[in-house]
Amino acid sequence: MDDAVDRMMEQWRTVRPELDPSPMGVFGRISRLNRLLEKHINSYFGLFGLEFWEFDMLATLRRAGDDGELTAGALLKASMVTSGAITNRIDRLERKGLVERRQDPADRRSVRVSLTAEGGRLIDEMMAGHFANENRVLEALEDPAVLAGELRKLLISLGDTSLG
Amino acid sequence: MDDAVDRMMEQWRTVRPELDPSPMGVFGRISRLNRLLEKHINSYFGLFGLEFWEFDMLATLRRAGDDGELTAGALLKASMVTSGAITNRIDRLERKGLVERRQDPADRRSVRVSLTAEGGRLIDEMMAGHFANENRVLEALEDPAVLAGELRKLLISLGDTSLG
DNA sequence: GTCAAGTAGTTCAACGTTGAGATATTCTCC
DNA sequence: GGAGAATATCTCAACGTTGAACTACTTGAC
Repeated sequence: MDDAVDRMMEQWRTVRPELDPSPMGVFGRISRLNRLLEKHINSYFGLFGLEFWEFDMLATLRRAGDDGELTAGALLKASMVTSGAITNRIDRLERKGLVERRQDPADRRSVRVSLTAEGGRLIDEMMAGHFANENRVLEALEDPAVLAGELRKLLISLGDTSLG
Repeated sequence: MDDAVDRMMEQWRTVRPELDPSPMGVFGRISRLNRLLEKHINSYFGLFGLEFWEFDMLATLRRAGDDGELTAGALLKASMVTSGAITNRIDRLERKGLVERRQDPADRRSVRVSLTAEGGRLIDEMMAGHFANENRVLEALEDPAVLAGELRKLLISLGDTSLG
């Protein structure tokens, strides 16, 4: 069976037969999957009144361990958005009562962001369902580890080896 | 060797050992790859003075075949953005002289968008280099068709089987 | 033929991000 | 210990997207 990307590749073969469009088989699919999955997963977050990025920030804080606290800069690096956006996002989560800011006593330039009790409760409540939701999509694969392994090779070759 | 997603999964295993974070092995990686690849590929488009979305629209018109002409609505469906954004994007490509609008004689609600001579020349000039660029990233894999095949399974299970 | 419903595209206010500049603090080196 | 570079965060104007309302045209039912 063909998917939308197969059709695009076929179009290229027709109009530019001398080109080999096979890289689209990987990159076109990653792009489409990313958008479709984001939409799919979003509907789960909606049940808890959260946007994707809100879930992502709470989860980043939660898994950061210990006290579930990170600097604004660490959240910035983890998020792949720009500094202005992070300030804005922390603002909004703070207004919602899910995180709180406090000054780092050791470095007063730094702002430490942590989950509130409510924020911690919310993300803990969501995680199991979130992974279950993702696992349902993976049922289409015989062995998800094959896919995960190939994706890891690409990430490593692109240098994505650290969280910082 | 570990990548950034391995580290995130390890964090989860530490703070919530009862959860199985393995779905991140696929979904976390797709998300990160998507952003990294977009950045990587963008630097090639920059050489031609184009943004990613501009390349994407020109390529969509080019591979649409025949006369390289599509309605605004077809571009809309192909692009995964909203209607206001498409109007805006066609406007800007038109101002750059890369595409042109004309009214569909058969249905006067419809706008047909086509590549100008310059737009066609530009996209034809870019495609070979673009695929070569992507192929360089794929050198990290022994057989890209394995990855492409797994990704196709996911897309099909999510119903992404048509261009419309 | 006419009217209601449907479809194609545009407009525009609200909203979020970008990214450069501003502010405050810390580090480095003499 | 003081000057300048570096770092952490915030501010804000410019810009692009969203999505609902709008205009224009077409289709279908009677």
